[in-house]
Amino acid sequence: MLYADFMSTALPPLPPHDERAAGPDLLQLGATEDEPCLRADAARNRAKLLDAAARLIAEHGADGVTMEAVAAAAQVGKGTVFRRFGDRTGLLTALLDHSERKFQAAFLGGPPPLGPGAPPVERLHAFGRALLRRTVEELDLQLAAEPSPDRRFSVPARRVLHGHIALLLRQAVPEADCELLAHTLMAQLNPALVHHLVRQCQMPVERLEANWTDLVARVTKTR
Amino acid sequence: MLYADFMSTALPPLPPHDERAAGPDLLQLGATEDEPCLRADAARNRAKLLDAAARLIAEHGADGVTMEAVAAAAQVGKGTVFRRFGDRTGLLTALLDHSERKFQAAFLGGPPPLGPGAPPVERLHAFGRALLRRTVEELDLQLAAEPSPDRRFSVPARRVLHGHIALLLRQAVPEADCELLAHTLMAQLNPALVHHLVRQCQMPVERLEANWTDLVARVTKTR
DNA sequence: AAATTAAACGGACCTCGGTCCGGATCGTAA
DNA sequence: TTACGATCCGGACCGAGGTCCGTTTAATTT
Repeated sequence: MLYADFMSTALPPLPPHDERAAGPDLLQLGATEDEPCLRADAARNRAKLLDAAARLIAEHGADGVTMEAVAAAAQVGKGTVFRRFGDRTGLLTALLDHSERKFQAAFLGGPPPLGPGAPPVERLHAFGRALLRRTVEELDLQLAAEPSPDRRFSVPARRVLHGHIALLLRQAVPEADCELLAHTLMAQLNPALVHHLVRQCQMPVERLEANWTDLVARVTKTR
Repeated sequence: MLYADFMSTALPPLPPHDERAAGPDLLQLGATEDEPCLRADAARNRAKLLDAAARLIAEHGADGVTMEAVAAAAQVGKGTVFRRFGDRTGLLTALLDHSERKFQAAFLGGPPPLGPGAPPVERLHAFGRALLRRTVEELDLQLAAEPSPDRRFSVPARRVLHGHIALLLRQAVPEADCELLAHTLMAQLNPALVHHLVRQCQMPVERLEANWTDLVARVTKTR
């Protein structure tokens, strides 16, 4: 089987924005960088907007990224921002897209132990370490880009990660409810939690990694 | 040890609103129903506001609970609402307070297996079932009351639940990182996740309960 | 009872996310 | 090259959360 069924669960269809549309719902890994078929001006503005947003975030942090400010910085109307990215979350998500794709490529086709080739439990360990590190790296953006509660688990990127974990779990502990166990593991990497533990509680990342390792071990232990 | 150290971890102090102030940070279980020392008019308005909010929520769902609407329905100025509850989340949280206290009382001092007297693992099982059921019951409100990412894990109610799980875990698996494991278990009961699984994926609650049971078993198994 | 003061009140005001629609622009077909 | 339709643009507009501050009112002191 391939990754075609990650998205198969029936869900209330989201309104078709330009971003996150995802077409026939395979991976979002098709085009490496360019979007489907944007009109020239649209594409130009999109680039300008992403650029402006990145600049703003670098200067004033994630909170400084006002939709109006982004529009102004990109010398573009406010409506254009929303037309292109749907909402604030969409814009911020788009900013994360690059690293997202890189990460997906790494665990889908990269070298072991993250990529295929290593035994599933090994891959799980590597996956947690890698994703945890990435989350910490771009924590502010991740926090700011958090979708509203009722979309949070339906976002394509999230489903891909979840699906991947579930797949590995199925190989390691077929008798378990891997679908749900995957959610359990994902929760460990939740940006809000990481923020709380690392920033607010000053917990070293190593402890989170250790806990991931331990949890994977406990969960994949067949009884 | 008692529950006095659940709140002991150093955290950036939240601005002192009337609600969630929590004073010297024991449990929020002190006064059963009345607030510290509100002026007569303030107390009256508080009651009117909560009443109005509950009415609005019953009529128009959680989305219909506009701060302005609540103020109007309570025949009170908008500023009063914010003075009393800090922000929207505060108001919604206050609405949940009653069942929260009931639940706390149940696992802190109620009959086993939820309350003290049963072996820790038993109590964990009961805890999950009970909290899961409560979450499903008031799901809409729970979703609407979700705090912003950087407060989510610092909210008193949440810390109490987390602390309780951690305590039980410490009794069952002293060698584990119970602090973090408690977060893992809590994640299972996250309203957003429950919403996703039960509402959007139509998953029966029994499956969530089964998964909780299974997870507790896996996690508390000493190696 | 009058004075005093800390607390509460209320609503004008601000910001920001999100919508809308008349007008400008791009790609295409003739 | 021109004409046409689909797409896009832009900024006025709206609603809701949150702030501010002059005014009112409840408790306390004299």
